[in-house]
Amino acid sequence: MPKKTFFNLPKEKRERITNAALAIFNEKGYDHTSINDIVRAAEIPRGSFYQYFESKFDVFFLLVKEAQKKKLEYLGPLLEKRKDEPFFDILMDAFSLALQYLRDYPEYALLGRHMYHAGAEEVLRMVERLDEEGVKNPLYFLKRDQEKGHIRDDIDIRVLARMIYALLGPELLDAFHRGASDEELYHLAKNHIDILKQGAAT
Amino acid sequence: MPKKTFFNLPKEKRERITNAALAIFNEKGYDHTSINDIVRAAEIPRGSFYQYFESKFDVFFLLVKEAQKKKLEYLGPLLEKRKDEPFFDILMDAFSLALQYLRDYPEYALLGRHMYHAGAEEVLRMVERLDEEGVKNPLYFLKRDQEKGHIRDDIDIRVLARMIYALLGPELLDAFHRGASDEELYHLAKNHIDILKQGAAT
Amino acid sequence: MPKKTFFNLPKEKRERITNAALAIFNEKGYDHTSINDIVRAAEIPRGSFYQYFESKFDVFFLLVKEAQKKKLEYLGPLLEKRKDEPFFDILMDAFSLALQYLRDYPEYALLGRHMYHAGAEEVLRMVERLDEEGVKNPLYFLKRDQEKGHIRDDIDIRVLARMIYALLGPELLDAFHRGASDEELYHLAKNHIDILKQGAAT
Amino acid sequence: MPKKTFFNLPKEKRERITNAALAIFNEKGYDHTSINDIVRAAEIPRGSFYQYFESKFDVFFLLVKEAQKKKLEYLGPLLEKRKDEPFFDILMDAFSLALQYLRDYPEYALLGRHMYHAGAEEVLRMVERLDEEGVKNPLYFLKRDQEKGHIRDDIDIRVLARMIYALLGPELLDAFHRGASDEELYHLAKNHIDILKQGAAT
DNA sequence: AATGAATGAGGATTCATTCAT
DNA sequence: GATGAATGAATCCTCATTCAT
Repeated sequence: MPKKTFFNLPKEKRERITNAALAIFNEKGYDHTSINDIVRAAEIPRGSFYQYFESKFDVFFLLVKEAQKKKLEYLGPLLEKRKDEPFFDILMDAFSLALQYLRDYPEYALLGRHMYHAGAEEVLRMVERLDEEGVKNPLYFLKRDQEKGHIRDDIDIRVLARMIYALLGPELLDAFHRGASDEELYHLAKNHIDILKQGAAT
Repeated sequence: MPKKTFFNLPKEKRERITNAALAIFNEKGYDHTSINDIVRAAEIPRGSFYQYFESKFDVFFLLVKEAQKKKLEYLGPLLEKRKDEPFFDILMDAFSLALQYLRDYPEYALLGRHMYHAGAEEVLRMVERLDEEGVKNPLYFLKRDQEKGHIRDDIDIRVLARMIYALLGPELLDAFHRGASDEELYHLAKNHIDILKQGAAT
Repeated sequence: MPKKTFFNLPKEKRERITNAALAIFNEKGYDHTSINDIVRAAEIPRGSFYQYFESKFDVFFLLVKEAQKKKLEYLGPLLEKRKDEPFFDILMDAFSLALQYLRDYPEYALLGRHMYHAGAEEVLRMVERLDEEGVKNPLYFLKRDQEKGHIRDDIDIRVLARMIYALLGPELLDAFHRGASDEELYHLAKNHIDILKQGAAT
Repeated sequence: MPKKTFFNLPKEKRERITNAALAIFNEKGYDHTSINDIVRAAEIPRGSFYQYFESKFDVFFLLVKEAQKKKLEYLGPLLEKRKDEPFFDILMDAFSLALQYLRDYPEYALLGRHMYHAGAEEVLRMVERLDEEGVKNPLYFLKRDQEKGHIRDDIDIRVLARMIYALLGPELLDAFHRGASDEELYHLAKNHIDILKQGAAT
């Protein structure tokens, strides 16, 4: 967690710093960004960094949290409004919103990718935790659907949840990063969901 | 590619070096392994490293190639022998062999994981290329199966191929690394394959 | 000397600060204690420190003075009451009281040790001055004793005074710090004094 | 211990480095000498330092060892030649030689003083060990003397040994450093020894 | 008087690579 | 081809002190 000092800063300066950090992380990736890089980009003195943050990870984590919060602003309302429908029925719209989020905040998309491709211990641990949490949501809906009989009884929904999470998370991020068009992305999603739902066999 | 001097080395020394490099990469991860670490572990003089290799990546790539070759020794015969059966029918056995490979060469399992979690540009590029190639094999079989009518016509088999690749590759690696038991891993595979084949919906 | 603002502080706060400083000096030693450490321990704002004190040494010196004053409360009365006896006759009791002082205020014992093992110029100078002063007291008594004929005429009492001071000061501190038992300490003192008085030769 | 690299250096360069380190330690004291100071004084690149030494202490220890060895060259022969005489009889000559050593190598005298006044943990531990060892020699002689009846039976010779060690070591160093003349130093020694032998009381 | 953010110099250490032997 | 010393830029982090509020 950033130190109190950081949150005491005027909002403007705080944003200048986070924006600079975001830019530099996206340019170099987590592992290859040095604190020096950050202070240079944010135009703050070296010493100030340590007055604001505990470590490089501290800043990174802050950014990831912000990205998450923003993503929830897109997906949250949908999940709330259509919480009673079978999960498969809202999946496509969820994907659509997730994509919209990435289009609106491409810098967070890049950050997410860097997060998934960082080598540092602390980031690996964070990702593990994030993934675990990220699976919970689909899992919640799937459990209900299985009880309602929409999902086969002999399926372990945890496995299914992971497959769905992969689509909405890393898979989408990767494809987005490869520069796929909306059309291609929707194609990917449609097929992915279709397979999960109906299976690929004839 | 390692330089010719490396391949001129007596096999014994060559292996001492690769084994040491493998050990140190697995201990520290790609990004946090320095050339210093490698020469120290391999007990070769500092200068020799540059006479054998172009860079750190050069060694890493060599190891990944060896891991790949070894993996093929497990999976190749199966794919050859049962090349005429529907792909879904041999998937479970393929998973089983992939798992056996990991159990026999856990150091390669770890290396694979480190490969997927490295931050360095050059490794990211390599992974991208490896993934692309890795998808080709299932794709080949799936294409044939689709033509034979075993796979729905309206499915984009490239999407399906990626989903299969994910199971046999990163997904398996992660679960293995989390310390999952054989039982758990088979459970994961069975469900994963079942969903891909029949779908999860009732 | 601490600034006047420090002495204007409510006694309670003043003590909170000195106690915190004492604790942190004892934990880290003079040289390795930073002003940062002190303000953190004392929970006072960074800027306040400079309103109270001139420097790190300023606080340290204050503590040493307090320790000295406290020590005098133990030894003073004895020296006063038995000021007419030969010094050798009260030495053992002086040692005993000095030891009692250390047992009662072990934090000052530790401080003393840190004082003797600091590398900073300013502390070295202080120690030199303190030692000089510390020798004066025994010297006063020894001079009188020599005049009275209790001490050999051909002895330079300044040398003897230093040897006595060493016992009651650094030597005691060191042994105390090594965790010597009362028994061991008394044994040390008895022998030390005996030698100074009668000599070790047969 | 310095690394092999250091001992592979041409003697000339090795000495340039140790001499520079000795000079800078003597100028600033152990605690306040930075590795930067050393490399600047020795005119070696920053990186080289770490190729030669493990740490600042590594260099310091090397110097202390050299000083010790040199001291032994002065005292060793005496202790050997007159090993059968009562220890008190050779003490004055030992002091004389120790003094000669300091006069010949004043830079080691200063180093010794800095050693006794360093605050760093690692130096404190070293000093403790050195003191312990340093007491062993007199102890050996005193034990023999006590058995022969030259020393009172009721004296703990360990205490006496420490008192003698103090004279030849820290006490001498301090007085030397205060700039005492030969005359004053001999006076100090004569009195010190006299007291230890015959006692100060009439 | 109280506060705590600002600052950049300076600390230790590691690094990849070159080069002379 | 083998060796390992040389190098200095770059890493992270702490520091004492000032100053505006």
